[in-house]
Amino acid sequence: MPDLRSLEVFFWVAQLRSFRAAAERLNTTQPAVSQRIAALESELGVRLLERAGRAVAPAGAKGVLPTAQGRRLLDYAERMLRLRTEMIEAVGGPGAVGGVLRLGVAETIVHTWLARFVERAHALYPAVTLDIDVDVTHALRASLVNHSLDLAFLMGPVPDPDVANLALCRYPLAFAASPRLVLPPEPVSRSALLTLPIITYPRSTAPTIQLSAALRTTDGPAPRLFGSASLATIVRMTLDGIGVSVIPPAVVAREIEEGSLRIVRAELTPPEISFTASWSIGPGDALARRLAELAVTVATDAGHR
Amino acid sequence: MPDLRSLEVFFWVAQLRSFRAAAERLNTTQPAVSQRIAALESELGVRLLERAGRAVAPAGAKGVLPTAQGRRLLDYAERMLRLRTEMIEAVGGPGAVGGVLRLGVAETIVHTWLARFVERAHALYPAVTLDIDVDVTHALRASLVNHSLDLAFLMGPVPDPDVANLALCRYPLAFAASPRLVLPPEPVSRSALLTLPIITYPRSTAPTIQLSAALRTTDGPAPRLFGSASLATIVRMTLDGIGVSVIPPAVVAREIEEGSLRIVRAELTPPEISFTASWSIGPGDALARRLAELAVTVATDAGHR
DNA sequence: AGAGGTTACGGGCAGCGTAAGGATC
DNA sequence: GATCCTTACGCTGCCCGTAACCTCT
Repeated sequence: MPDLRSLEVFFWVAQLRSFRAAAERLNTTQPAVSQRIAALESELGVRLLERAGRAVAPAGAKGVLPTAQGRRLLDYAERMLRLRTEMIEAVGGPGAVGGVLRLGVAETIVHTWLARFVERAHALYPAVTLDIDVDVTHALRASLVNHSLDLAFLMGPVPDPDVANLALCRYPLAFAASPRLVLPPEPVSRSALLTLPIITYPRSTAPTIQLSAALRTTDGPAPRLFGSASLATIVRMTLDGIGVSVIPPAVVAREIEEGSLRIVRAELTPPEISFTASWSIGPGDALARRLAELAVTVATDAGHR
Repeated sequence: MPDLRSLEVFFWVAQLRSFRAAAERLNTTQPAVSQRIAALESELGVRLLERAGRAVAPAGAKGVLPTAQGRRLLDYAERMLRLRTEMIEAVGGPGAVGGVLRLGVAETIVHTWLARFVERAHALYPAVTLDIDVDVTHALRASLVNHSLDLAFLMGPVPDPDVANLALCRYPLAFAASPRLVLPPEPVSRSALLTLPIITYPRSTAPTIQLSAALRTTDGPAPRLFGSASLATIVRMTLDGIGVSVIPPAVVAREIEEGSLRIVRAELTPPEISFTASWSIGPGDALARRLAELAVTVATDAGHR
């Protein structure tokens, strides 16, 4: 009789179209996956996966593909796995929910309310282990779509059809500088801004692209943008008086309080950035959805709506 | 993570309200059941079954009873088990359906079309083992309601709310006798019948009760009924000329063909008996239902509608 | 005292990981 | 030859069965 573990293995092989990838996803070895699939096929007396290259599959298809029977099984497997997670929470309560949830977080969130989120998540789901990866949004997005993350707090919705998004929080950006930095009179004009080094997110990211477009003129000089993937580094450079930074004030609330940074008023209003909690839809997504909802609460409580 | 085996064990404990009975039902030992339930309760961090006597339960309640959480789990368990059996047949086809089905059969059926049924069932579900018990209807009914049979071919529908019934076949009863037996002129009158030993089903069964009522008069003698739980014995006694039997002619088709028995016309028409395929409703009932349907087909093909 | 559930302990086997073997590009 | 799945094999750990124990009526 097929058990849930076999169905879970089968599900991930079909989902990821690879035995190896499924093995990694499930923290096991590739032969173990092979064996389970073989056992399933033998128990059901049916071939479930068409292996490898173009032996049978049409040219475009990469990796293993489910057969017609495999697709049927996939549907059942998904339903049963979903039912199991639903059951565990319905009967045992949040405390019974276990396992590892891989969470990707954009650095901006780390500097605002991530700690509070982790704390509340642990209080609610004490048996869940959070594996946290901090990275830039585009890397998080890539990890999300290839299922190496279960949930991510990143910039903007992820358009992928099997990724769900929940609006999390929006941060106005503002110009910030060290009080030691000599600046033109405020509000700083656009042309004056063009003379200053502007320290902000990396060039290829959405807010920087918008900022650059707003600053750039046909005739004047190009803005001097210093991009950094590390928000901490941006803050460090700003504290050191290297230039004016464009960041969410919320990230440097403490520095402003201390007086080591100050908000610089300017003619130009920098763009806003908005974050979502995003997870890939699937039978195991119940926990991710719950934590996404929790994140919305935490972000709201923190005042970053 | 709870697996399907644990849910199956839990289901049967809850259903049968006993660890021991569940152990028997699942062909395992009682400690194994204890352990699985304990593991389940520990995994979910919740008490699922209220053990034993009147410690907590009100006086009337016998055996173990599910707690509120247990009832919730029971619902999920039922859905998941049902989904599994549905999945196995949908993906693997009938050949993938395995296990043991305990079938109870009334003797009348044995003497007509049981062999054909077994043959066709085996052809359709080669991996299924049929455990067949032949017994009288009322014993079969009792076994059915306490779940020691999965399916039974017996007389009349079983009124229990969680037993499903499918009409199988109806047999007219007739008077049969050895040609050597000296009989009154035909059609035999009711009063003449009262003088003869009538060999038939046991006293407490439906057809005999009806027959007895039809024969009995307020003033005349009581009918001389020879009841036997064994149909083969009834036939044997009839062949030996002990009396007239009331049985379905279909059962003695061969003897009539050979001339060792003959149908006796009488003033009185004996009752009809009707059979149903009956099974207890539950998550594992898919196979029973299929076999019940097959039995209807076989009975119809055999001409006993 | 007997029925029924729990605890304790030993053994068998499923399933995992390591390592070597094939197939396909 | 590189990549990916399969086969072979030894081992661990889970789960089952036996048996002794406990607790209620």
